Amino acid sequence: MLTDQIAKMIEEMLEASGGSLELQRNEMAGRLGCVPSQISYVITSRFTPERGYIIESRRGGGGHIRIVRKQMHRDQYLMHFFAAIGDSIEENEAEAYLRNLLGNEVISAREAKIASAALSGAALQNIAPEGRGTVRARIFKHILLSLMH
Amino acid sequence: MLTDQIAKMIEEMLEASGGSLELQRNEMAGRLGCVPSQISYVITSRFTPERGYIIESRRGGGGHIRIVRKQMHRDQYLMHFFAAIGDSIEENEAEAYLRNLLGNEVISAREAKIASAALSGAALQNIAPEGRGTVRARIFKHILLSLMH
DNA sequence: TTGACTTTGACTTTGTTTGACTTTTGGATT
DNA sequence: AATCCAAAAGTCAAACAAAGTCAAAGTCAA
Repeated sequence: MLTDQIAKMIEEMLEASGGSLELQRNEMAGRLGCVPSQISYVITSRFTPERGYIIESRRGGGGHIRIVRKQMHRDQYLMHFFAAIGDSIEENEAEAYLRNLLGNEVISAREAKIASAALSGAALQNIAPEGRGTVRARIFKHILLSLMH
Repeated sequence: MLTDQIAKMIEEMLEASGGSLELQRNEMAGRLGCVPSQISYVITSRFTPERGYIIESRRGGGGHIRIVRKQMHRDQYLMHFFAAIGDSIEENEAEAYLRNLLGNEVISAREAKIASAALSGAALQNIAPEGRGTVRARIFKHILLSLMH
């Protein structure tokens, strides 16, 4: 399957480069003889934050897609929370997690404050209440990822 | 990419001169072998007020473009950005603000990463695109508030 | 045969490069 | 002093170069 080939190729490149790479979508699609959006598909379906990847990109001349693999093994503690969060989380739960992280000196007081501000009900006020927990969970997970080395 | 080269060159000059410089557009374009308006493009797209630069210029014989990196102090910055954010903000702009805050040591690299993660399009993916900017603005403002005093 | 996953391609959005044309300015020339 | 001129910088739109989006069509296993 095409998807697997592409995913494998990206894995190998990540391996060779120590966990972070930049690729050009059109160029790669050309090499593989597939349509460029196929590359996008593989990236969005396989290299997700849930699996520990962070994606950035730039369009236009000289554009690129950047893929970074976060090393989980070194961050067991954060991973634990990552798994615990699930698809949705309430504000007080999030606060509890943050206190825990702070208490164990995984994050600083200022960092906890920033995270807390971003996850607060006040900040998310104009999202429909049903959706808030889900958005909060995504934000929290991205924050945790950003803290993993 | 040409743009990056030029931007890098300007940054180095700023660094060397302690935050303020005057350049001549035609002369610089000549040295780089590009068209003069390319210099203008780089300046308007990269050295924006959001990123903490002030631009002045003079035309005519002996004209020049002057670029100054703004220096403010902690709470001024926070207030300034708070005001600048408005009701909605794009990811790009938010990144520019964060780089500015980081560059001026108002926040640490880790703090910037946390904020960036919380404000990223990826984190806010399951909010309808029209609403994202608004949510992002609210989150950003709450983060800034959490950093004040 | 349904439903999840894949493949494809048309269309959109973002970012860059170039060049033609305009405006401003200081200095020379009346 | 008024005018002209050349040397700047500014503006803008077209062409080009990416990546993103989305829906339709295909595939395959349960």
